[in-house]
Amino acid sequence: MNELEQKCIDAGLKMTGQRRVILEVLGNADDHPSVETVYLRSREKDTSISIATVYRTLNLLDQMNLVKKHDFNENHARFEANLENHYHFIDVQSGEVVEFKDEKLEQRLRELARELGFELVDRRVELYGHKKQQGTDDD
Amino acid sequence: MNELEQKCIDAGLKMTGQRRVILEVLGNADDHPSVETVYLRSREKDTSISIATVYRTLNLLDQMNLVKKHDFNENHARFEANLENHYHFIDVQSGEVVEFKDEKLEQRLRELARELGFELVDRRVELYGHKKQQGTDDD
DNA sequence: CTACATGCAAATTGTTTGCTAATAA
DNA sequence: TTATTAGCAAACAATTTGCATGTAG
Repeated sequence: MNELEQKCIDAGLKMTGQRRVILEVLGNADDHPSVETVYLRSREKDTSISIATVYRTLNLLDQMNLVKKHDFNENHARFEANLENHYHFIDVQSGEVVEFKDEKLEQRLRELARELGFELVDRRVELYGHKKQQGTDDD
Repeated sequence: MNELEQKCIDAGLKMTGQRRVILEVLGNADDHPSVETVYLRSREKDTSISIATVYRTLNLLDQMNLVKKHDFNENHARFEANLENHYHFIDVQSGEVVEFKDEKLEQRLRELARELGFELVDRRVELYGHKKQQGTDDD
């Protein structure tokens, strides 16, 4: 059983077959799948899953802060189970999303929040651009 | 004639009455109006404007990089004519959006882009939180 | 004149929800 | 046993589009 599943059980959620599959898909993903993608990947393991359940589950997990919902300027949301603070480079040509962390940046953001008298509950840093050298592309 | 209007003419767009009104609304806005809001403000000056035209015009301006389209985790887009690099604090309680600039932050972002071999075409920094002290709220 | 822009209503897309049946605890 | 969850299809909300008409250049 993966980490997410344990957290859901701890939170008192009923562990249905569908949820188990969705949580496994999320736990295994190293990208930022859309609802549609989570749905398709889940279907490969259990054909009975409906997209309504995927929506409900992802929204539930997002509210519980067990996954993070993203909007990379597309017309659909994306999700990821990586909860550590990190940021994203989005290649505007290939759609590739690259994660990165940076302590200096993180520190400056906290500083700015303090200066402006804000209690920080979330942050979002996205850099859009394209690779300077030639490179492979995938997400 | 405002700056936006001039830029549109320079770009070879036909300057219709509807566009003139929409551009004026955008030029005067010091907030981040949604399509609906731009539509309503425009209607006050010209009842004949349809929301389809507002959508088409805003999308066009966005593509031409004359306005910036935002998504502050709501269910609709927002727009602003302020093209200078700046960032946003979003008060998750009141919905208030506060703009800020920061050279240190800007510099760090450029550095990171360079380190990762990215040509930067756009950036997005949003801090979500709430005011620590009591304050007024509006957008 | 003519290519571009508008209004209207219908279509699309991503997402949510009401309802009944199924099921985890 | 019973509150929670799932599936299905209908409902929604934001946005886009086809088409006939209008108009800036």
